[in-house]
Order: sequence, then C-alpha cells, then structure tokens
Amino acid sequence: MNTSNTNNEQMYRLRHSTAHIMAQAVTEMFAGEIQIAIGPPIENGFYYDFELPRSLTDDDLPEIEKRMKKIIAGNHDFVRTEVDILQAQTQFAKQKYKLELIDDIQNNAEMHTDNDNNQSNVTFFSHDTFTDLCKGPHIDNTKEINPKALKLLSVAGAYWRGDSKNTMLQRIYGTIWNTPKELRKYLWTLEEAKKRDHRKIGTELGLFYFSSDIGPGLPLFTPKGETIRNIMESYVRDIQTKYGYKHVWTGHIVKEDLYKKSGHYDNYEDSMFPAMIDSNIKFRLKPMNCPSHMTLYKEMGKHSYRDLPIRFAEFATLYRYEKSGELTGLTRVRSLTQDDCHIFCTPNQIQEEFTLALNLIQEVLSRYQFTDYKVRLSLRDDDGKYVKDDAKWKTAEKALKSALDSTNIDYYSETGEAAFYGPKADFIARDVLGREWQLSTIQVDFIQPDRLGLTYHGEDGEEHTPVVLHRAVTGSTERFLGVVIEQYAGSFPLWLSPVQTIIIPITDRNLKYCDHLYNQLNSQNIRVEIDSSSERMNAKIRKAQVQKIPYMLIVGDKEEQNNSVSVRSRSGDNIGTKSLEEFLNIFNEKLSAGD
RNA sequence: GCCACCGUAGCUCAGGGGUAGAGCAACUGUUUCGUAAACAGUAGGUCAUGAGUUCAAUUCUCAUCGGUGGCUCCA
Repeated sequence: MNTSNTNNEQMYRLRHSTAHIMAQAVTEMFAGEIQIAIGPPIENGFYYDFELPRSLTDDDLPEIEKRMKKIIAGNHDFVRTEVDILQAQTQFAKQKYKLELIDDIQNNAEMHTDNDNNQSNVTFFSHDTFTDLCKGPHIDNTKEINPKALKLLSVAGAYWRGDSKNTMLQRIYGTIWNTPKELRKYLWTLEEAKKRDHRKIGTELGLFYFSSDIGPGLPLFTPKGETIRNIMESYVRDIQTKYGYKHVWTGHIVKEDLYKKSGHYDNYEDSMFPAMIDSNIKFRLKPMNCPSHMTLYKEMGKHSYRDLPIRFAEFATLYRYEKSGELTGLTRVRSLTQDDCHIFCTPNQIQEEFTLALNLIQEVLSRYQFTDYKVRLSLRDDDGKYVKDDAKWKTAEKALKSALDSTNIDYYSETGEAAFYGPKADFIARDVLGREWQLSTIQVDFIQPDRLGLTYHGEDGEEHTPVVLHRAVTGSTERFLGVVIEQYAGSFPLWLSPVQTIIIPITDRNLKYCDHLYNQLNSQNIRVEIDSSSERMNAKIRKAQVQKIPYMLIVGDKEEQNNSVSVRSRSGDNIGTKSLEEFLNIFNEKLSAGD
C-alpha cells in the first residue's frame, strides 16, 4: 500500500474537506439535535466525532454517504473567513464542544500576548450550508472530490479529546482518495488484512485457541503452535547468548511490596491480577520482570564495576489484567511471554550497551523480514505519571539520545510515550501490508535501580547506583507470533513452519516406503508428517496446500521403485522427482538461505 | 472499563414466536487413485448462559458471559 502521500498537502486538504462534508451530511440528518466535535484527516482517510440523540449503526452509513455525494455534486466553494472570538462564540452558541475549543484558542492567545498576532481571531471554513471552526487548509471547491473514491467505513465510540473521563462521542470513519482506483486498492488492502488476520489463520492452521472455560486473553497453544513458539524463543535465546546475555529464571509470583518499592504498584495496580493473600502477605502474579531481575542482582552479592555490564534475560510468562475491551487475539493478551532483558551497567557503558542491543534487534527483525522500521524516541510530557526527578530524567534522555546519535539510525521524538521510569527507544516495524507494529524497545532507567537500592563498587572505591537498560526484542512471543502470522499470511518460512514436509502416499501399498522416508527425515530433525488418510492424492495435496506446508513429497509406485520422492512446493511448483538426498540438499539450501 | 454491533454443529454460514438446516470437517463403508476437494451412509446443536413476556421463546425484552470494530490503557 502506498501511504507515502499521507502527509501530502493535497491529500490532507482532500480528506479534511471530506470530513467537513460528512459533518454537514450528519448535521442535516440530525438538525438541531447534534453536537459536532472534531474531524481531522488521518492516515488513509478521515473521521468526525459527534454527539447525537441516538446511536448510529453501520446501516446509517449508506444514507450519510448518499447525502455526502449530493453535497459534493453541488460544486460548493470552501470559503475561509476570519472572525473574532465573540463572533465565533455567537456562531457556535449551541455547540458546546466548539465553544470549548474557542475558549482554548482564546486562552492560548492570552498566554502568548507578546506575539504580534494577539488579536485572538479564529478562522472558519464554510461550504454550502456548513461552517466549521477550522484553521484549514481546504480544497477550493467540492468538485475536486471524486465521489466514486469515497467510502464510509465504520462507526465507533471515541472519548471527547481522547480522555476516558469525558463523554463518549460517536465517530464515523471514512476514506477518500483521488481516484476510484486508489480507493479500490485501499479497500483491497483492508480485505487482505482481514484474510491475514492471525485469529482466522490461527484457527485454520490449528495453532492456538481461546476458551471461555480458561478465560479471556489466555491463549491455548496446540502442538503446532507451541512448535512455532519454541522455535521463536530458541532463536532469540541463542542469539542473546551469542551477544553475551545470560538467561535467568525468576518465577511467577512476587510479593506486592516489591512493586510498591519499584513504583509499579502506583502506576499499574489496576492492570495487575488481584492479589493472592497468604495470612498477612500479599502476592501478585508477576506483571513485569524488572523488579525481580533487580532483586536477583542484589541477592547475588556485592558487584564490582569490573563485573558490569551484567545482562539478565528471561522468557517469563507475565500476567497482566488488561481491561476486557483491550484484548485482541494474540496481540493483546493477559498471559504473555516476554523476551525481556535488563542490563546493569555504569553510565559510561550505556552507549556501548545500547549499540549491542540495537545490533541484536536489527539482526532479529531482519530474520523475520521486518526491514522497514522506524525508531521512536519516546519522551515524557508533563503528565503526572512520570517519576519526578528532573536530574535523572535529563541524564537518561541525554544518554539515550547520544546513544541513538552514535548509531546513525534515523529516529523521531514523541512526547508522552515514555515509561514512568525513563525514556524509551521504540522500534516500530511496517509489515508487508504497510501496517505498523511496535515491537522492540530499549529503555534507560535511572529511577528503579535507585529505588530498589542497587549498587556497585566503582573504580573510585565508592558505591554507585548502576543504570539499568530495559530491552525487549520481539516484545512478547504471543504478540510477535500474531504479527508474524499476518506478515507471512500463515505461509511461514521453512525454518518456522511447524510442519516442514508432508509425505503423501498415493496408495496404501506405498505406506511402508513412506515410513522409511519419515524415519530418514525425522532423524535429520526435519519436522515431517505422513498423510496416511484414505483420501485420494489430490485431496491430500489440497489439504497440505491449505495448511501451507512448504514441501510435499508425493510417493507412488514409481518413486518407491527407484527410491525417490516427487517434490511439490506449496507455491504449486512441481519440483520433480528427486532422490531423498537431492531433496535434503534443496531443503537445507533453503534453510541456510534464511527461508 | 466506555460506545456500537455480534453469539445457531469443530469451522463457514442460512433460517426464524409452534423446540432447527446447508457446505466443509468428523465417523463408517466402498474406492487404491499421479500433483488443489472420489462416492455413499452415519453421527453431531438445551440455537452462549440466566431471568422475564407469552398458551408456546432458539426467535421478543432485560441481565450476565464471550467475541468484533473503535476509544482509553499498554510497565
């Protein structure tokens, strides 16, 4: 999908203007009973938020779309006007959200009275019967919109100003493109994404299930699903070992007090499973590893600066009490296996450790063919959730920035995305459909090591507090598996495929020879199965194809006689008759090529 | 958690105030087949759960649970 034109000025105007037209259409449907909020252009489209006397459903969308097309056909100019605050307030006297926005503009202007532009005027954009408080820019005339490139997509709830304390408004999402062709392409992408949905593919390929008897957000993995999990985790474990990380194990439950000390309790109590109480001690299911790893660091005795860095990695199952509405397939679960790591180091080692983690992340992501990713430097804003210790934050931010700068990697900053204890470098990968997923993260933490009383003996003989880098590569195995399923649409590369090869006998006479082949392949650690069902060969091929098994070895009398196999790949290619040796060569070549 | 929608066989779905149907899958039998679905038969559902309305509820209403699209949140 080409999303490069998202920031394009012309698309911005087009989408923004179409949002206004939708607002007009909805306003006309609910004349006198509607409160309009905001309606910006977004990636691939636009939305507008309303407060309405009744709930909208998808059935309302065709009617709104029809009205929009009628408005577009009217060839109305978009007219910009500038009015003072008072006029604006009069115009929107009955629009409480607009009045709130006008107030904000006014307050903002008063705060900046030293500006030469302290008139605190606001701008309106009008077309046909509709006027909106809006700084623009817009297209000149509705005739610039191709009604055949327009489609309303869905209705959703959205809090006013994105704050869950505020009223829930009704949002309509729509998409608009320059040409019907572009629209079709975008709708195709949405369809394709649906086909690739890991929940759908997970069921089709028999990888995992959810059961209401187990509970929401608690996936069950089949032998095939667990095979993939195991491969993924072993891969990261091996690579971590190669990079000098040591694996530890810190169990599943922890005394609640530890999370009070670390600060997690104050920030995340609502997202922890309720406490287990043993007389006067409260335990919690472990929602994160950092306090456990830091405690382990402490228990291992005095540390010298010579011992640092110490890198603790763990594949621990964490339990997070995500709110019911936040759960989604494998990408948001309540039990997750994090490939977590905490690096204890001196301030001087931050840069080097960051680079090491970065290299590791880059190696792993490219293994999964995530080559298109960006790095977000996630900083705090003035929200109260961040630990108040300006000196430590400044040091941490400076350290992270200079570590990033030293690597030549492109990154952009975003405030309000930091963890409560420190800034983060988040890796946001784009999959083959152009969708973005936050996967890896590297975080700099000067706060928790101090709170939990970690120390090391420095060169100067004094005690110092180590810096902790938090780092995850794939994030959680569950979430990453979900993303990987969608990335490959279920056609896993050979190294990840739960079944790599299936032997398909043509008749029952060939079964014995199949067993022989099976044993040969199995002894080479190839994940192989025999389809010994009473289906016809064609049906077996189809079944294997649907299961996206990389190689089918079709075996009949001919193959049996000359000790060979007929190799078919899931792409549909008939690779031809090969000796087992030849097939193993093909197979291993693919594997070593990274497939 | 909030707004909206949805929940019928393992899966995909049809139906609809008078206690249910298809395809695929499963099972049994026949078939032993040459690169994407052999044929026949059998079995399988308190129509998510609970309550209410009704002579009668799977269908209507409410609640609960679960899911979906968003919002919020994501250590």
